[in-house]
Parts: sequence; structure tokens; C-alpha cells
Amino acid sequence: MMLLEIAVAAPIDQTLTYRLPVKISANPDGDGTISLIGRRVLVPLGGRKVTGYVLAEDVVASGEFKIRDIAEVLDVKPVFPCSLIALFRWISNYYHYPIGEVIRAALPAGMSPRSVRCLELVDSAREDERFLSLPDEKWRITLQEKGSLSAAATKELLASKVWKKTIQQFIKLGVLRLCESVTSDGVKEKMEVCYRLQHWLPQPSVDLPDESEIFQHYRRQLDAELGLELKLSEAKTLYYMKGLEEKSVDGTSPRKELLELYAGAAKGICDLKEKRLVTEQKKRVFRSPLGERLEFFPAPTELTDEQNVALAEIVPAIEQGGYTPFLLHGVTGSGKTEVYLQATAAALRQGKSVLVIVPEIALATQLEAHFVSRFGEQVVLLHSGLSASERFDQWSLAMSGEAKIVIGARSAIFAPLNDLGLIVVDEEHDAGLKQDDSLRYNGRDLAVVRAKQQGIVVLLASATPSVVSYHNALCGKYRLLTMDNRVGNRSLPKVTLIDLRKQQSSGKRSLFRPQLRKALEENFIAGRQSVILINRRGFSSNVLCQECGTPVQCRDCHVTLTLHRSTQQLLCHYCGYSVHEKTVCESCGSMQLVPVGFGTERVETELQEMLPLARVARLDTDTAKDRKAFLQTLKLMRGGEIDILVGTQMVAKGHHFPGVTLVGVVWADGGLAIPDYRAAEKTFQLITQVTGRAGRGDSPGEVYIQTMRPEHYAISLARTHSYRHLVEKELELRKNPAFPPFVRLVAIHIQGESEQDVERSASRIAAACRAAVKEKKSFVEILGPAPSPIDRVKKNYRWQVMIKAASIEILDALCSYVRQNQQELVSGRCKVMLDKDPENMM
DNA sequence: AGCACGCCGACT
DNA sequence: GTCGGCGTGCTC
Repeated sequence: MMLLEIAVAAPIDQTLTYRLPVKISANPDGDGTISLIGRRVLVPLGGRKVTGYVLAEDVVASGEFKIRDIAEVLDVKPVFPCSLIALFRWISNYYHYPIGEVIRAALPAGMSPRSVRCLELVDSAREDERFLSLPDEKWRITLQEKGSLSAAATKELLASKVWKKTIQQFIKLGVLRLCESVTSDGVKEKMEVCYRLQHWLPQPSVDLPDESEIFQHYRRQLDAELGLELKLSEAKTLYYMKGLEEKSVDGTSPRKELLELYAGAAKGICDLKEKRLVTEQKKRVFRSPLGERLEFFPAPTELTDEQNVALAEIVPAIEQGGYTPFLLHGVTGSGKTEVYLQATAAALRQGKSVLVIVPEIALATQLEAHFVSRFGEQVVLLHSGLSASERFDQWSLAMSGEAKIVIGARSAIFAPLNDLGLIVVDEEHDAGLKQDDSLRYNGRDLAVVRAKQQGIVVLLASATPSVVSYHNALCGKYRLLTMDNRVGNRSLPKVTLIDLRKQQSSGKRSLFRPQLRKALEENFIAGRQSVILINRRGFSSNVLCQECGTPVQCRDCHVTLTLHRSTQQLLCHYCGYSVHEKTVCESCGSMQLVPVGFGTERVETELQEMLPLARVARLDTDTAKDRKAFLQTLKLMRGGEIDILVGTQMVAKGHHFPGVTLVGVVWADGGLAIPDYRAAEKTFQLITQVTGRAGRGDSPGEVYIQTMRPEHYAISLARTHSYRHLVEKELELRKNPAFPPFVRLVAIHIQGESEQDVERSASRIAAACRAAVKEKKSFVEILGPAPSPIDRVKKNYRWQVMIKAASIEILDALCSYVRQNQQELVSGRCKVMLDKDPENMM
């Protein structure tokens, strides 16, 4: 009797114990030694069946509960390697999320079936008068016509007050019945019918000039050897099969291809099967996600000195094995990709596999081209943009070891690679690495945890590392690698600041000051490309001093206040501090405080008016919704078919646009006004990243930055590319009031349809936390409750409580406390979500 | 999450 | 006096 530790796909914190009954064989193929760990099972839970993930075998039951039998073993081999189990447990514990849900989120969608109930009309009761006399409701007609209802329809019906009772009566009468069935996965391995020749056909001894001679040869041969009389169609089929077999790896001919060559094969195959000359088998096929040919990138003939220095540290670490975290700070254009490629090659030489995490699909596609150019077929792409079946295929390739390199967005951190030797995280500072719904994990942090657990090298890289990561490097937690120079000794672009506060003298007010306008015109005439960045973050309602450009800040929190017109208040979304909207500027005393913000399209329109002949394209959240269109725009830009690309942060990310020589930023300080303690850090990163788009080709780049606050350190330091000064300044500022890396944060989000319930719940949670930490000696602070910066989403009101603590233990204790007492703390139907290390403060 | 068990209002 | 509402609490 074997007991198993199983994580069920339900919100239960603990793992459960189930028995593997003797009648269920774990290994239907007869091999009794293969473990169940990492495989999926179907288990009874309460009154239904759900997917369970086997985490351990031969466990000891505590005897506290009755142990039920597994209903079914769903896989013949593991779907995730056992090395990931420790990561799943860590995540469950760290992010306070049920372990089964963690695994469900980690696996490709559609791999966690559950049982559903369908209402059926009992056949013998088809003519039941009581049933037939029911009103002509849709469900009754469907039942009569099809005999059964879909799971969704059944659920809806049983939830309705009007019909529940009637249905139950008919079930009692034996007219209707509820049938339990397991939802089909949706994602299945795609199988293909293949044929295999059972009799070896010798090549014709002499070169036979035409096909009909070959057919005759086959017929004579088989007649002589086996006494079989072949029809012409059979001989022809054999001939084409032989051709296909020679091309295939495993000596089989796919039915589809065979029929394309020779339609008569449909009949021929049937006859050949009867004669036992051909057998049929089903084979896995893999659907290629590569829509089109990838660009080829040749390997460089030599590396830069800095690349060599970095690799001289990374490669030995990979060869020796053991947990070694690196932070690679390499300016834009310094050739970080080549470092990833060389490091990957080193890991592959050790027989290890490699995981590459990027913040965004578009970047994955770009990196993929580099990796495929160097390593060919061993590379797979794993990201949410793939269809469920494509994702499943890529997953299987990684699991089976056929793919050695996985490139993907944050969820690829769960890639089922065995023998991992290296994890690379590109653009490690990017907020896109943080998942901001349901399980709120940070892909970069998980990369470090996975590397630590598996004792391998992790390489975090960025032109603008996050302040927290850089601080870790300064403290010695990470090994710091620096690349300060661009490949080919190209200089970083010259950055010019344009002060927006200086009044425009003449005529119509434009979003572009003369200097930028002139540069754009000249660049267009010279046939070169430009990029214009609009900092979308500046579009929320902030109040800015017209005289000095300073936004109104919170007294305690070092974040910008948000304008609430309805209440005429300026409100802090961290702690709830508020002032009347008519206030004075703290830095200059001016009363000239005005709300800011302008429309995105206006930038595009104005550019088009300015340069009617220019091909202008826009890249923002609106236009990026369609992934294909988004990638198409990037491709057009890369191919030089767009003159000016306008966009939000998206245009700034590590895209390689070789023809861009001019970059303009419409309003650089817009992002400084967002209510986020990292506003300055993010603004600096954005400007630096977009600046890096200029002058990557042969011509040196120019950058024009329009700003209300040229003297603000985030902007002035970006002008001089002074990353290290920015870090120093930020670290100084974050000591008081304390923010990461000096404290840890958790945001507790409360949302629900009733504003009152949400507010009351938030207050109770905050009060309970305050009471719980009264005695604590080490630093802990509870901020709020306060409405979330975006305080109403889809009919839901949102509030938040923020907890700052010096020790992670206190933070975790509070999280557990809130979760355990949720029932008492939360009123009505409010949802509570814990966000550890929050990235997006909105 | 589902689903069962369990305690208070509108009906026969 | 019953039926049935949906509030708490468990699921190996």
C-alpha cells in the first residue's frame, strides 16, 4: 500500500495524503520501477475530483484523517522534474499561496483537469409527461434534443433559484440524472498516423529509368519472395512510402504526406495492411511556433575586453558548478547578448541546459534569433503568447531533454529542464518580470531561488539594474560585473536637455520645442529613423507646480499625491494622508498648482502634421494588444520602413533598431509624478534605456529630452549616463523614510463591490496588524488603509494596506496572521490579496 | 474553489 | 410545523 503526498489544484495550503490502490497501475507498460513523482493524478476531494500533483512517495500518514484512493494516474511520465518541487514549496511559503495553485500556475494552461457535472435525461424517461409539460425553457429543449446539458449549463441551472428545486425533484423521480465526468484537457499531444513498412524492399538492382518499371519490379519481387500478388496501387504506395521513409528520421511515413504524393495510397494502404506488409502507428507531432524564418546573426570574430573579463568570471563558475549569482551591469550596446551566448555555450559543454528569462515576448523573439543562430534546434520559446497546444509542445520538448535552451517570459522560470546549468535574466530591472495577478511572483527573484536550490549560476543583467539588485551586488550578495563601453568603441549618444518651463515665444503651442522639432526634420530629411518616447506614466491626475515643476508630495511617504476631483483632495495612496487641492508648492511657495496630462494620439497627430511625408507608427498598450501587429511594427521599424516610431515605455526596452539616430522624449519628468517610491529610479531607467536606442548603427546618436525638471537628479544623471550616482542618491534617500532595499514591503489589496465593506475590511486589517506588531522591537510600520491609486476597477472598489518591515519574518508572520483571520477581518464578499515585494503600486 | 452541514424567515 | 435561504468550514 503506497501513500503519496499530493498537492491538489484547490486553494488548500497543505499537501494531502492519498493511497495508490493496487488496482491502479502506476506504470501500465509493465515497468514497476518508475516513480510517480512529478506526475499528475486525479483525486477525490470532497464531492468532486480534481487534479493532484505527486510530490512524494511512500510518505507516512499521521492518522488524523481518513485516506482516500487516487482515482486515476493521468501521466505515464512526469510533467515536471522533481528538482522543481522545492521551488514550488518555496513559492507557496514565500508568496503565501496554496501549493497546488502554485503548481497549476506553473504548468501550461489546460493541464489541470477537474470533474464537472452534467445533467442528463434518462433514456427510458424520454416520454415522461411531467417533464414534457415543463415550460419551453432552453435547457429543457436542449435536454430533449441532445439528451444532456453542458457542464456550464448544468452549473448555471443548479445555481438558479427558480429551477434548482424542480431539477432535484426530477432527479428523485429518475427522469434526470447528474453525471460526473472529467473535463477534457483541451490540450492533448497531437498525434499523427504513420505507416511503417514491415517487409524490407531491396533497391532495384539496375537503375530503372521510369516509375512503372519500379512498380513492376516490386510486384515481381514480392511475388517471388512471399507469394503475394500486388495490385498496381499497392506497388505504387510502397514506392512512395519508401521515398518518405528515406527522408524521415524514424523510418515511418506520415499518412498526410503520403496521400499528398499519391491519392491512391488511401486504398493501397488498406490492402497492404491486410497483407501485413505495412503497420500503422500513432506518433507525436510537434507544432512549430516559428511563424517565419528567423534572422541569422553570425558570431563575432572577437570579443571586447570587457566581455572577456566578464566571461573569465562566469565560465569557470559554470564549469565548477555551485550557486553563483552575478549581476552584469552593461551599458546599452555593450554586448550583453554575446555574454549570454558564450555563457550558454559553456553550460552546454558541461552537458547542462540553460534558461533565459526576459520581461517581454518581443524581446524573447529577438533573443531567440541570436540563440537559434548559435545553437540551432536546441532552442525553444516558452511564453504566454503561444497557444495552449504550442506551449504544451514546447514544455514537452524541455521536459524530455530534446531542448537544451529555453527562452521565455517570467513564467518560463518553471521550465521543466533537467540538469540546469545556468539561468540568465535579461533586463533584470524590468517590472514586466513581476506577475501582477493571482500568484504575484517576480521572475527574477525566482531565478535566484531556483539557482540557489539547484546549485548553479544565475546571471542577472541590465543596462540599468534595479537599485535593490545593485545594492545586493555592493553588499556582496551578487558578484558584480561591469561593461562600461559599447562594442566597437562607439560612444554613448550625446544627450541634450530642453527646459519646458521656458515659455514658448511664438504662435501655436507645440508638444515639440524648436530644438527637437528641427532635429526631427533634419533626421527625416537625411533618411534616418527617429524614436519618440511618451512617458505614459505621467497621464494620471497629478498636480504640478507651474513655476518650478515640482509635484505635490506626501508629507511622510516620498511619493506624489493623486488628485481626487470629487472630494477636492490630494491623496496619498500609500498612507492615506490628504490635503485640500488648493495648496501651495512646498518647494517654492507658489499657488500655481495645475493638473497635468495630455493625450497620446496628439503626439502622433502632431508629428504627422509636422512631417506629412514621414511614415509614423505608434507603439503603445492600445496598439500592442494584437501581438502580431505589435511584432509587425517592430519588424517594420527594424527594416527601416518606418521613419518615426512613437511609443510608451515599450519603445525603450532592449529592442535593436539599427537605423535609429535620433531619440526624443516628450516629457521626461512625467514619470516622476507617479505614486511610487521608485519613481525616480524608473524614470532614470526609462530615459537611459530609450537613450540606448540611438546610435547603435554606424552614425552616432543624438538624444533630446524635454523636461520641466532638468535639475532633478533622475534626469540630470540620465543625461550624463551616471548610473552609479543614481544608485548612491537613491540609496541615500531610501534610508529615511525607509524603503527597499532597507526594508521589505508587502501590499495587502482588498477589493469588492461594496465600497463600505472594502473600506471596513481594509481598516480592520490595518488595525489588526498594528495591534499585532505593538510589541515588536525591530522596525515595522503599517501604512494605510488607503484607496489604491486606481481605486475602482470593473465595479470593484480597491483599497490597500502597506506593511514595511526590517525583517522578513515579521512580514511573513503578519501575512499568515491576516490569512488565518481573514474570516473575522473581512466583511461581505471582499477579496484579499497579498502582494509580496510589490512592483506595481497602482 | 466547491460542496456540505447548519441555523433563522415565509409558506402549508 | 416544514422548506429552503445562504453563512461557516472542511477537503487526505
